[in-house]
Amino acid sequence: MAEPSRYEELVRGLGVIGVVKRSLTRALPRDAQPGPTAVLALLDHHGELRMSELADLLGVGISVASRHVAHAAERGWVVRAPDPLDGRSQLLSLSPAGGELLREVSAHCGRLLAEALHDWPDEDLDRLGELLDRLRTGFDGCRSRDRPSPGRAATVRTTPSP
Amino acid sequence: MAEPSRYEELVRGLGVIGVVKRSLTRALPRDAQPGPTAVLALLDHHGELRMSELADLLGVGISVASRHVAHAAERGWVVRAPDPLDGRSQLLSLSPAGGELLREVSAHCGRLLAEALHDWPDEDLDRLGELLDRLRTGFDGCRSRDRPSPGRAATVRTTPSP
DNA sequence: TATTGTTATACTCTATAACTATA
DNA sequence: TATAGTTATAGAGTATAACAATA
Repeated sequence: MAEPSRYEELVRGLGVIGVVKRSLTRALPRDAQPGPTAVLALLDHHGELRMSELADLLGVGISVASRHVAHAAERGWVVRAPDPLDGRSQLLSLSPAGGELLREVSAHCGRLLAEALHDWPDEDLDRLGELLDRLRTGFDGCRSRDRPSPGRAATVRTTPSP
Repeated sequence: MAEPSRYEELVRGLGVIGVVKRSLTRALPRDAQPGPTAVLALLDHHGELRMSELADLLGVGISVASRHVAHAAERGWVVRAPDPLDGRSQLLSLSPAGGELLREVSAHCGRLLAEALHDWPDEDLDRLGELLDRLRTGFDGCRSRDRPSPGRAATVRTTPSP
């Protein structure tokens, strides 16, 4: 493992990502908010998902995921189907309209990124994408191992002292 | 320049960073909110700054920066000094208490990152940090070239028709 | 009784706009 | 008149907690 300062340097680098994220967010169409759009991207990438799976992938509580999905469903971007295996649950999937919107947004943000990074070699673009993916993967393991996802922590017993 | 799909792939990767950012944010001490903490990090890294410079580095409008600075100043983390060159402006700097808090937060987030990425080779950690820095730099140029920062667009005249 | 989702409430972040003080 | 910064207001994201329906 590397010395601590190396990770702290990386913390700074991640903070700096906020600037980029805000730029891309501001460029989103009026109705396509960041949260619901992230839902579309995940459904496109992973296919049919249950609400709890989606919340896990977003790294938020189910209540937050539920809000985003409701927003997307109201606009016809996401379809909710009953889960044949569990009556309490639903299977979420991307509608054609949702797929179309996602492609538009993705293309638009891609153009902004292309404009900002036009002088980057392909190799660096690929490498950054790959490292970001691995970063998320590393955090997934960490989270589910030690820390409960938010929004369900209330279920943890209060464990009154004996 | 690379083909569009390469950039769109990167857009997805950036979206995925949200998960990591939320994890780190949740780990922050109760009073150290993400916005004000980002202010501390920038003042530590760049030294004395004016409000407008800070807002630029954060990629937000001056009003937003002002709020974060007010929060930090109330708690004694940031010191405001009059700018000798311009009576309207102020010079912001990190107080000793602010520096201490920043080191704590940075160390804590660093540990979380170290835990999640303990199996990464040093080379990859360095490379990711470097690419993230370059990403921000690329976006800086783009923003100031084409798009005004938010919060000052209001100055644009309404241009009533003659 | 435990689990899946939904909804209500509260807090933070951000943008817009109106305002004050200085240049 | 233009610029630096503050503040009020509104909209979005997220967490907590209470709730409904199903297992």
